[in-house]
Amino acid sequence: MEHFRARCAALGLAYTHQRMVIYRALAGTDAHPTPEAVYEQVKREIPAISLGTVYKNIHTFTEAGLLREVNLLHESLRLDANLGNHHHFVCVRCKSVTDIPERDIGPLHLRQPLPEGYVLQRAVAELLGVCARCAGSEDVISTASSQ
Amino acid sequence: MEHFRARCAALGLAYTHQRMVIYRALAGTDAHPTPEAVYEQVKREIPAISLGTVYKNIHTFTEAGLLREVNLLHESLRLDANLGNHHHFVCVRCKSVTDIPERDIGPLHLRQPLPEGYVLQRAVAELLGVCARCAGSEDVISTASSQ
DNA sequence: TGACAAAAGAGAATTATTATCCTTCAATAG
DNA sequence: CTATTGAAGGATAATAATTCTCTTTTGTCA
Repeated sequence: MEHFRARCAALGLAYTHQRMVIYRALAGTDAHPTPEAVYEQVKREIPAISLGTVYKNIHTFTEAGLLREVNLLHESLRLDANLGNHHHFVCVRCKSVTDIPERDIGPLHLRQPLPEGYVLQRAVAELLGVCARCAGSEDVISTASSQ
Repeated sequence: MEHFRARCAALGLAYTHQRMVIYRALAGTDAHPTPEAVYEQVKREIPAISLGTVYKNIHTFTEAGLLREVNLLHESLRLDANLGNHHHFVCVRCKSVTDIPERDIGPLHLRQPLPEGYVLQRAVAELLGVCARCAGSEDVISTASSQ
């Protein structure tokens, strides 16, 4: 955290107070906040900050690899009428979802119990990568291995 | 599929032509479409259908258990500054995300290769259920087991 | 068949996100 | 240490996805 300035420099990003506070808000929690929640948090320290700045820096940080999106498919609801057990492969480029039969990975099972009070209903694997169509059309190998 | 009318009756839902076509569009694909894509598909057969009708029925079907959302967290972007390997527990009620250490499930590994041309970058488990806070506040057991 | 509740259609409203435009600031050279 | 310049921030408009509201139509059941 104290090295945020150095990390920015290494990534070719300008260091700004806003960026430091935004990143600190994110790195200081495991609550997987929304941009709005980050904004509320940061506003305590920088009341004049703009929501647009928060969004812009979230994108910048994500592209730089400082952050990850929990939900790659958040842009729009995606539906599945297949109620059988199966896993999903999500293409990080085109956001297509490909079914992976459960037997290809197997059912997921917990080696340790969930935290006290948690009730598990279902477990699925989410495989992230590049689908054949996107991979076929470009320099994917380098991108994939640089991740 | 031919039994859609009967399934509606069993679920206490009125059978309408719109519902049948919407459900058929969803059950007939493994492409995990968006509501918009369903709308476009259904419009070919029912040009006068309203997008609102598609949304309403998607909700109705989801509540009835005929459909599932692929992405429970689609309402808004959620961020994670923890770049280490770990899994996620998502509460279906409050949409909170709780980190699950990788060792509690283990790394996911494929028993079968992905379809030709697919490039895997990362794999995470998504556990779905009810968090302690939500479970503590209500009749969760019945809801959970009825799923 | 008739009554009533539920569903459909149309379009307004809301929410999340992105884009635009102008001002300010961080990085670097001198 | 200051001037220059391109990147970043702030304000706000625009867009996209989704939900809501209201009126009309249609299933369901007596």
